[in-house]
Amino acid sequence: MTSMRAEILESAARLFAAHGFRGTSLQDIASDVGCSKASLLYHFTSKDAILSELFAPVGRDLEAIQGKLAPLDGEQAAREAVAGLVELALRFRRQVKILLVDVDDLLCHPELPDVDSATESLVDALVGRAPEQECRVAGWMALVGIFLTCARGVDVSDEVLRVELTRGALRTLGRPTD
Amino acid sequence: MTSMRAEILESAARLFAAHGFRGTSLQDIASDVGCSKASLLYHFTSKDAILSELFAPVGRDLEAIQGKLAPLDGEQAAREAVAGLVELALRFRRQVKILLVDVDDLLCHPELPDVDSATESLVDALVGRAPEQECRVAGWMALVGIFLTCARGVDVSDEVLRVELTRGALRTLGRPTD
DNA sequence: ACAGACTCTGTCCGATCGGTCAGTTACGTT
DNA sequence: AACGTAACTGACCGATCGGACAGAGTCTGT
Repeated sequence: MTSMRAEILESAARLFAAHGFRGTSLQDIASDVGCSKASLLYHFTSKDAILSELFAPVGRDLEAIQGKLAPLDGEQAAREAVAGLVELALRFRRQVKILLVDVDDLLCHPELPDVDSATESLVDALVGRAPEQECRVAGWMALVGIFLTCARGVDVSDEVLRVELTRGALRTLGRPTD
Repeated sequence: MTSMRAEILESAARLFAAHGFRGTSLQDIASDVGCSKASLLYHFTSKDAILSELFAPVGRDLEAIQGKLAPLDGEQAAREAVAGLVELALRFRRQVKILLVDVDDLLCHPELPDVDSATESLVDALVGRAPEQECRVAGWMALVGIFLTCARGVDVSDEVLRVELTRGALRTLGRPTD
């Protein structure tokens, strides 16, 4: 018998990925787990806390990747970042899927600064601190190019994951600025 | 003085793009327009109807693009689709931004079959009716490759749009299948 | 047997959601 | 001035949301 917390996280992960954070209610999770809604709030202080916990390992790894990029130049940093992100993605398949699937929710959800700021810092580390959005987009486009190149010849499930990952990167910067 | 319907659509478009469909309440739109919430529902039968109307022209164009692809082979169809999608994107910047920003909402929102089915058909036309998700992903990956190639040498704002568009394509297929 | 901690739930709460409706205002026509 | 219609609104509705809380059930050490 697995622990209750783990079951909740597993159900929440699946439901968040399928319907988004906003589109998943506590009752949905409770029904999926097979317990009461109140039980969720016994194990986790809030709905946000469930999401936070799902993202925690991803956030830590993003920070670790970012740390490695500091001394590198642009192109090299991009390649290193791709390698790191792919490794991260393969290690935390489900969490990363949520991370990317749920970017819309996250962006409307500033209460999760750990992952958000980590991603932000990663972008800065990759393309520099140039304030212009254009520069950052160009940097990400280059990254995505490398990313797509690396993706060839990989088994399909990994490729799907890479698509998701690429999408997340694009998503972060494609967002309208107004 | 512009018409009330146009003002509502404009506000809704901006807010949907910024916060998503789910993240935007009727009261939010009403406040932005400067009228009452009830007034929105006088001009539109429902919140969904506002979204539907925003998507209507995009849906029609997607169908038109799809129609052109039928007699073409894979590679040629992909190039044609990219051209069509870019043209579409540039013509309906705002609507397309919403389309792409809001894909998460749409996928949890089967009440908008016109756009959804049009996109679906477009995918089928591009990569064939192969039932395997892998095949479709591979097709889209190829499309994205062409897409990124085409995107070089374009002014930045257009490029941002292309990033958004690419993201939407990736998004559609990257979605987990469970 | 008892106490205390842990786990879980039924029930309630205030807030907010999309949507309805009766009624008021504004305005062109006669 | 009187009327009809379109535009608009305040008040309200049922449903659902995240969350609070007291209490019941279960387990373990003494």
